Amino acid sequence: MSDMTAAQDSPHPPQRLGLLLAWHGSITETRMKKALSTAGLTPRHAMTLMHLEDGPIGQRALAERLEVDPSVLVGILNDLEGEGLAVRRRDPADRRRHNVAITEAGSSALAKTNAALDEVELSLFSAFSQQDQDALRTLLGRIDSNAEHFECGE
Amino acid sequence: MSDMTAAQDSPHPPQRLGLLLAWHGSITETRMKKALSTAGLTPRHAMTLMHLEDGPIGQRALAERLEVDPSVLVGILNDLEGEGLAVRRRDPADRRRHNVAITEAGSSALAKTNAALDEVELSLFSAFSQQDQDALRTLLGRIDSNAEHFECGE
DNA sequence: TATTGTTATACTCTATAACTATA
DNA sequence: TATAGTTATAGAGTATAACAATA
Repeated sequence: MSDMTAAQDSPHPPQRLGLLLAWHGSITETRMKKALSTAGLTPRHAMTLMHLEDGPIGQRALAERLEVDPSVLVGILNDLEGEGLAVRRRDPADRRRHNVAITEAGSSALAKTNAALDEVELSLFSAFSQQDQDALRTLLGRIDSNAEHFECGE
Repeated sequence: MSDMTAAQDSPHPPQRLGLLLAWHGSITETRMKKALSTAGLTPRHAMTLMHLEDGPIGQRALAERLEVDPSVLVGILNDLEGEGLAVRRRDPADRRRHNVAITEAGSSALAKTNAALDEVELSLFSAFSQQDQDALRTLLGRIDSNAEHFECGE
């Protein structure tokens, strides 16, 4: 179960606006994941490749951007490197550092996944006019501005 | 990492509308979870109590509503029963069945969690007028109607 | 034989800390 | 000593199947 947002296929969306948002977010995420796996990548691998598109980067910094532990990134990169989608190169300036770069094969794999994501979004928001999309984006953005209030917690 | 929606605290929301939706949904879910845990319950236990409010129910049916495996529900109910928030009673009509019911302590625990959820939603959507809330609800509902197209997948 | 609840097992994820090699 | 990357280990969560009691 996806915890608070269970029952994705059930016809019973939650009533609370917050849970409703989490629910639709979870459904969307699931759909996007499926699209990626169809394109041959896990979400993690895809997100990693996306970040690599900005240019070579050390594993530490990459792990921070992806919000994964460096030890987790090792496994992701092993996979990507094994499939020839990314490469690790020792940084001559600091031989401790591995600079990670996307390969041509990686770029073309990424292009495929982007196409798959486009398709999903097109379908998810097919009932949306451009105005609707903008409206949703704006509303979501207003939630975000509130996010700051909650850093502490437990 | 929450997979596709990593970096919740980072100031870098994704650009794609689909990923943006998943991202905000994930943030919201995280906040709601925190509120629940502050109220002393895990999301699972809280959701279970919420379903129990509709009246006693067999574990099979309850597991279906929660979209968890019956074997998982066993653990949840063991916890809830241990804390006196729910009880299992053999159904005299069919002695295989356990009818699960919420206790008074469970109801009051649930009331606390609902108050906590109210507070989070109030904060998350504090910049929202009633119209905005309705607009968001409507937009989200339009996504849902599209969901059917995607049952197959992989 | 089918069904309800339970237990057991294996598999994935995640979080933590120890380890190496460089600095 | 501190840092970059790696490895190892333990914990939570999930999925699956086997199981006992009852129908």
